[in-house]
Amino acid sequence: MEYNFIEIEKKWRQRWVERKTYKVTEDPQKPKYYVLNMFPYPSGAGLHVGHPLGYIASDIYARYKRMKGFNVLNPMGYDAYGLPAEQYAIQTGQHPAVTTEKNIDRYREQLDRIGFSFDWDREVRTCEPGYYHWTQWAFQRMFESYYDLDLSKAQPISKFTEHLAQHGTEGLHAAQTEELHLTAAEWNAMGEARQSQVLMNYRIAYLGEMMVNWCPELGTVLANDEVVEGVSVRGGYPVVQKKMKQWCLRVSAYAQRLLDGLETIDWTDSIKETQRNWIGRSEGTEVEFRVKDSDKKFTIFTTRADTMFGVTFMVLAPESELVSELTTAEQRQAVEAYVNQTKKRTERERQMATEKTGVFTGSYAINPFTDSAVPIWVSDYVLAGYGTGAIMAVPAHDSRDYAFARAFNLPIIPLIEGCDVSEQSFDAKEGIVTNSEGKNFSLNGLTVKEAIAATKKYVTERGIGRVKVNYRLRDAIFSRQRYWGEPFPVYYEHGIPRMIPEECLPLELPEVKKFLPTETGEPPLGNAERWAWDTVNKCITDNSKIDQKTVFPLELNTMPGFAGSSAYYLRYMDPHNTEALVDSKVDEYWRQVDLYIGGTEHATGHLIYSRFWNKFLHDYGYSCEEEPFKKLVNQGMIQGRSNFVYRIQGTNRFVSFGLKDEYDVTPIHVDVNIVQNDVLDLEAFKAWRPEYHDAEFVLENGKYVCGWAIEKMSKSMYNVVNPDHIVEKYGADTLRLYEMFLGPINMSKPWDSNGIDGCSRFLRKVWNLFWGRDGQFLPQEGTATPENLKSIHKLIKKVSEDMEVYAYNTSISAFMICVGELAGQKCTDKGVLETLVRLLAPYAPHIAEELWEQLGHEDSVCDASWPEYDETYLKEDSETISISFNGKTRFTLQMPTDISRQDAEKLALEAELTPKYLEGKQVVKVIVVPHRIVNIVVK
RNA sequence: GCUCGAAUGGUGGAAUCGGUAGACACGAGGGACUUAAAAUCCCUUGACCCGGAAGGGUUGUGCGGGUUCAAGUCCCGCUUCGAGUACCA
Repeated sequence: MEYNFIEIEKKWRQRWVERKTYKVTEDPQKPKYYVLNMFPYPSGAGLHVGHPLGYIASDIYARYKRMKGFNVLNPMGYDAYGLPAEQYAIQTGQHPAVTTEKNIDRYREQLDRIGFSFDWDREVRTCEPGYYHWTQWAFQRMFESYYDLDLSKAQPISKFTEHLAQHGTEGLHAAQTEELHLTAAEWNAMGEARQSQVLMNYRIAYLGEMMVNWCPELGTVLANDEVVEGVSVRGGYPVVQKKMKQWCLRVSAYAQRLLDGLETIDWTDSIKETQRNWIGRSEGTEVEFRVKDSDKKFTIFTTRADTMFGVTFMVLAPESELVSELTTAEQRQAVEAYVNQTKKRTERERQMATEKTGVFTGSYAINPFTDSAVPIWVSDYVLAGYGTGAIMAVPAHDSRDYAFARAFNLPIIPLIEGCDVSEQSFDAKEGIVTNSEGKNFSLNGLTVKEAIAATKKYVTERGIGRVKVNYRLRDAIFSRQRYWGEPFPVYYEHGIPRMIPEECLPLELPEVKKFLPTETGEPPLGNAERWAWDTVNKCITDNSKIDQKTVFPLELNTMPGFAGSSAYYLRYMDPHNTEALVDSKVDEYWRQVDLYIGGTEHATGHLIYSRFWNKFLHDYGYSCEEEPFKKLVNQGMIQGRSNFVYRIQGTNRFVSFGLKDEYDVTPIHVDVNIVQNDVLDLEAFKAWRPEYHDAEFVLENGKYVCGWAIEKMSKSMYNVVNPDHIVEKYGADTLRLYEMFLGPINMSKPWDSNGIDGCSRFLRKVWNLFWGRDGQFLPQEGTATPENLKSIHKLIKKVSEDMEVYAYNTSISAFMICVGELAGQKCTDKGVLETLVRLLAPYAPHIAEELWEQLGHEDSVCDASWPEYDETYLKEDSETISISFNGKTRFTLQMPTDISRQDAEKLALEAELTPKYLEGKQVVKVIVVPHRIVNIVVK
């Protein structure tokens, strides 16, 4: 009987569906295990061979855990909302709902062919009302909350307003956008609109006017993690800073908890480090400076409090509100010109600029340590969003200040003994402080560290400053001027935002004809007036406060992509619940994700947001765990191997790789599917595209050889390998094995189909252990030899150990060795072969199920138990130990295997060593190691 | 610039605690079976050297030092590549 993978895989795909093999329910009798993959957004390109890498790895682990007796949750779904899905729809001129649906179907079809153990009854799609109901619900909870700094957790905003009404801001410790001081009387005297504005300063989901990353091409604002090097991650379009009113999430309130939580979770050091850098905790000092000839004051933040005596000027960020306040009449024109010019520059231009620019405000600040006046400048090298948007400049010890001082010829005062600042600043936080003596305060002779501490103490005591911890982590901008996202469950009463009543959730996304974004930032939902009014009339009983004429009554923006992906792991636990995001009993059973697999690209996006989101839900007890993902494994990227042809400029002639230097050529990507071992299929190339129909070729050795490069796997590079083709040609089990065999799961590697034959051969060899050449079924009871048992127990040991560290590649090697040994031994023992099938089941489930059935089992191999190994089969009575001396001579010695190292050394010492090797020297030490080497130390 | 990671045959990669470097697979070469091809099976395969052969020797894990009886692995100093981040005061 031949190994017919097509029939076998088809049969088991059907059986699994019929038998609901992968359905999972809460079972208090069994320990739980939650395995999760980062869910995909269904792009139009379909799956390529890189996508299933993580799914296969987690599927193997999930199947293994199930065989170990765990109740395993292994769900899958789609991250269907957001920019990528919408961009694809726009490019293909279709409605995003249509393309998304189509793409999901395609993904599902492809996934089904690979044999995953997903429980599809738990599928979620972020764009379905039943799902985004709970995204909207969580947003509303955040709106109704503030972050209490005394309790270090979110609290209902009602508690906050009560306090305000009785005591004002006195004694309130809450995370806030800016510091406010109000008495109870002031608060109570405020109108509703003003009160609403004040509360925005504290709400966890709040409406704030701030500088945002505006991307005109995409027609939307973007969060910080969606912008890299001044351009959008998606599409690479320029991004400019613009002041806009946006919904934001007060992620910054959770900065310290996000940092502390990293200590409690099992993630790789590199991704934890990335998050630490992104959160960017920085301990420093805030110091207040007076403005000369004025009663104005402003505060700066510094980590180098020791350099107070080296301040020679101050700098304000152009966007800072202090700029207009501090600019003198004479300088106003110049400053305004500079500020306007800055506004026009893109973020990228600002970063690329090598020369420092700036302008003097005309005002001076008084250094509280020296009482001397220093000029206040404006420059775009100071960021408005960090610290206070103003700095004290110490050119001697900060390279940026140094460059600025040099550009504008400002003084430089060195403060560290022996440092040379004639060419560049001395930035290192080391050395002995000098030149730092004021009226009754001196830092001279102290180390930098001591000087910082002394200055902190001094400014605190004098009331001119305080110790301050700053975080780089900003609040997340939560509005997008886009169509394809969750609508905000918000309406407006005379400009005051109100939450749509909970019983009206979900607020469904309307169908609109014009869903394209606009460059001016007018949200597409503005076209859905009917929807807006219908919603208001249906849900708001008292709509008298809503302006019927001029104001659009609903929030027009939609939520960003990360909204839907922030709590999906909770929804998988209880996906059909209409009463709650997740039932608390169910949540307490599954608790958190035990093993999360996904790429590193989400380190500063999704993996921060969902930790934040979960912590918020945890504060109210909606999620029982503080951290959502206990262990995180990052799968590496599978890169593509692109091929090139070389067209001679201005012709339709193509020259082979080895001869291309003799011509003036342009390299052109060519579809890797019409290239074999870098040799181009000429006819297929001519048929590939009409413009190549009449192509001519300059060949070498009768062949056209293509060039190649390792690049990202993408449609535009024509290097995409579709898993469907691999499955058709070799079967899903071979694909699964080969993807794992390629290398360690966490490493990036190029896809190379060449090695796949090895895995395919291996499965055939497994099959041949069961079926002889003449069609005979070989397994029989009780024919195990000691060699058989040794081979199989060695395998159990290796595969079990590898499983816990996800070293699937070496396990597959071990399988190959074992199967080779069993074939050589002509093993027919049913028990041994059955064990082999059980071990293979997580890796190659289809063939394992088939063989399991043929061995006479009626249940699924998924429910078989994981085999345990027995040391006694692995032991040998004695082994030959070779002894070398002076690195040359050797002789051997028999030694028991279970002997201790010390005894082995003693035995070796006592052994009669042939004197001629020793040349009269005395043996002082013999070193024995497990691998049978003994070294002899002589005197 | 800063942070983290990596470097082993023609290729992907093994080597657990410092203990026979190159497992396993691909590719390549040779052979068997076959009219032939495919498929399958067997042998060789880091480099260099000695030998007719069996066999033996030297060298070898990016570079330079060090620790150790013993280093791919540990320590110090570099080089190159990759990833993240970047005017964060």
